[in-house]
Amino acid sequence: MKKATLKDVIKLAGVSLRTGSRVINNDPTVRPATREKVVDAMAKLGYTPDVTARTLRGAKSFMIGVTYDNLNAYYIRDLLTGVLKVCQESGYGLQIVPCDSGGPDVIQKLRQNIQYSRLAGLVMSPPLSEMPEITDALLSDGTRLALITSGPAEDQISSPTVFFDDFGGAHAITSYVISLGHRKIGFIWGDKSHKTSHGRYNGYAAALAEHNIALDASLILEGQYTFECGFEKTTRMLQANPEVTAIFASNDEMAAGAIAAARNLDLKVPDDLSVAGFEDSPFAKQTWPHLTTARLPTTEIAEASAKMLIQELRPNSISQGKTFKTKVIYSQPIIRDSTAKIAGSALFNHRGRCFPCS
Amino acid sequence: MKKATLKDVIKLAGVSLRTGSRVINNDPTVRPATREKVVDAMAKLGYTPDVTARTLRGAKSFMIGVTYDNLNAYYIRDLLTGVLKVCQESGYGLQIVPCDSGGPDVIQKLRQNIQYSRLAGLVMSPPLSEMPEITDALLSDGTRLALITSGPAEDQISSPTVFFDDFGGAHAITSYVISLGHRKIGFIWGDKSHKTSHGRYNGYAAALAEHNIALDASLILEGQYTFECGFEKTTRMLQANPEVTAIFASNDEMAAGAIAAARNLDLKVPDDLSVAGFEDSPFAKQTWPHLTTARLPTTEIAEASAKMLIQELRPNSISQGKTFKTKVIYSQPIIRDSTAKIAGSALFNHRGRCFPCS
DNA sequence: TCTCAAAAAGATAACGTTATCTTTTTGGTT
DNA sequence: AACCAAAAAGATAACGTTATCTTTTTGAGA
Repeated sequence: MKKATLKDVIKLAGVSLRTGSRVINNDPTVRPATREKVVDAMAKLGYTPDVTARTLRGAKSFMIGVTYDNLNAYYIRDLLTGVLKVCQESGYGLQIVPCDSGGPDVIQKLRQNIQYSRLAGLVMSPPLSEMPEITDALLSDGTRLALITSGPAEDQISSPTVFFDDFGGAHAITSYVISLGHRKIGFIWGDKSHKTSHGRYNGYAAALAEHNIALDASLILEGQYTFECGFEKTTRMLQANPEVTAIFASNDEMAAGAIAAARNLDLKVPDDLSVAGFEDSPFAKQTWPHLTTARLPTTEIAEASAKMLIQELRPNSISQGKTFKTKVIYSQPIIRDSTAKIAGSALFNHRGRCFPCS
Repeated sequence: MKKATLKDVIKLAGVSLRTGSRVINNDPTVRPATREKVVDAMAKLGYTPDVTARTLRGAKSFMIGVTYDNLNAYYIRDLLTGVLKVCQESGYGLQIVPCDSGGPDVIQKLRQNIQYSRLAGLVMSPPLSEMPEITDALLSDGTRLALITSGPAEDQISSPTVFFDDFGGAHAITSYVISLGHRKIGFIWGDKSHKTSHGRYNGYAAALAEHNIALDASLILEGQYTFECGFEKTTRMLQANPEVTAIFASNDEMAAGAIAAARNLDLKVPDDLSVAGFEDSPFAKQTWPHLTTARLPTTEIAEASAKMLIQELRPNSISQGKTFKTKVIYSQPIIRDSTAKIAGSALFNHRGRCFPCS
């Protein structure tokens, strides 16, 4: 059986094509009695409007895209989950727009993909959302964006934006670690080209400053957001600075690497070394002990962002001018077992401790 | 500046609309000289055909979908990476089709999403690809599918299919563990409702049988493909059966949980307990020691599957009848450090060993 | 040179909606 | 009852392609 079209519906309802269209689009100028006739006919025929035709003729489109250029599998999964949920609720399709932020012609390729599929808008996450040359180019094409980016919230924004609070989370975690008595607290940077990383570092530095603990360059190592990096940098730091009693890694994956490194050096976490991460990704519960971390609710962030985008796409919001919605998602510290009060024995060089037999 | 349409192109090239369309579609009946005129005009105007219009009028569509109902973040990431790569190469858009295989009206919702977006086809992965009631329903609507599923390869297939070799991988891993001298080898099932899980179990059982090792029901526990489950089941098994010297978990995430459980019980891996996983996901290198596992190249599988789907969509392949492409992806064992030769001491009850001081 | 089938190209309608413009209906006022 | 502005509904073209059908061109053979 062929799919019912609007023509079939209006024939059954006894109205004009235009009125049928009005009903689909919830036009308030349709009288309730008329609307009911049409709605009944639609139900009877199992009619669903054809998005392709609506997109071709109309000014609107019913598909948004999501880009990511991020290898963190948990992040991708949660991002998609959040955006997808909103899409389902609001009848939009979701297309994945591939993007390699470092590759050649990023902008050109993005543009092409957007135009090609007539995407109504795009949810962009870091690092893409933090590259003005890219966002500005897309905006100047008339593409609506919703950005997910590291805070603090700014006034001058070009699109609806969800800010997440790296600074606050890192500050809270670092303060907590200090409160446990730690003073020699190592920090491992995430990718320095991500704004996110700077927020986390600044939170760490600010907490130390508030407690009059001087920054020690030898306790601060640059890195990437990977397990391997967390492992390597932690190993290097512990070997170079046996007096370190705690490490704050810029995400959970790195923190998991840090725990593995500690174990590899026969240090017990948290007895000999406290470790904290950031994100509260599943990694946090897959280490042993479980990670103390700062929660970054990716799915929630993605949902908020997609909602803003779709709201922005509603025709009435076009005329609102240059004011965009903003939302700040705060980062909550989650205390688990990878951090502990500094032990007296830990004040001594680790090398001097009692090792397991064999 | 407005986007160039085919009308602009043909005006510049001095040909008819139909001929312009023929050039877009690589119709061989266009003379080279004519084609060149059109191609030049397209280049000059920066013309790209409008997918929406092509989809509305034509019988084809230029978008495929991918469904998953699987919480394994690495799997999702790699699946999308593979499918996306093929889509880019062949000019298809990729849409995510949400699906909750256990929810109500799965079929109806899938159908609606597919029809709604006029998807040309769908890449389906387990467990959806293994539910005939779903695949048959979609096929009867005329939707083309490419299935990813657990082998062995079957003759009676309804769609192009990529089979991955759970049995072979599990057999190889188990055989390897046996070759290290282990005889009491525990097995932790993945989700029993996935075909995948049965292939892995059967590989385990077959390898034991070949070495005349009787199946011991107390060494075989049911589970789910999660870290937490790997942790719990391993804990339970080691407590109930101290004589276990090796555990084969149905995926890497569970194996990571198994390693954590062993450590929690103060058992050393691989000295006191060998652990093997399945998948060679990043988990395998994020445990300490790294996991011995069987490699399942998800990205490659996804690519193969998407290629088959898109090939199937070519008009000439419509008439080929009921023969579909098939591909088997074998699973290679990867030997790392979580497995070792059985130690003499391990023949004794773990409880009797020398524990770390403190 | 002529014929004619095959090859190449063109004319026009159609896909399923929405935009624009026009006509009809409604109901409050005089 | 007549009037009229506002509300409701209709007629028709258009979005940018491809499908169908028709016409023109080509070139091999008689």
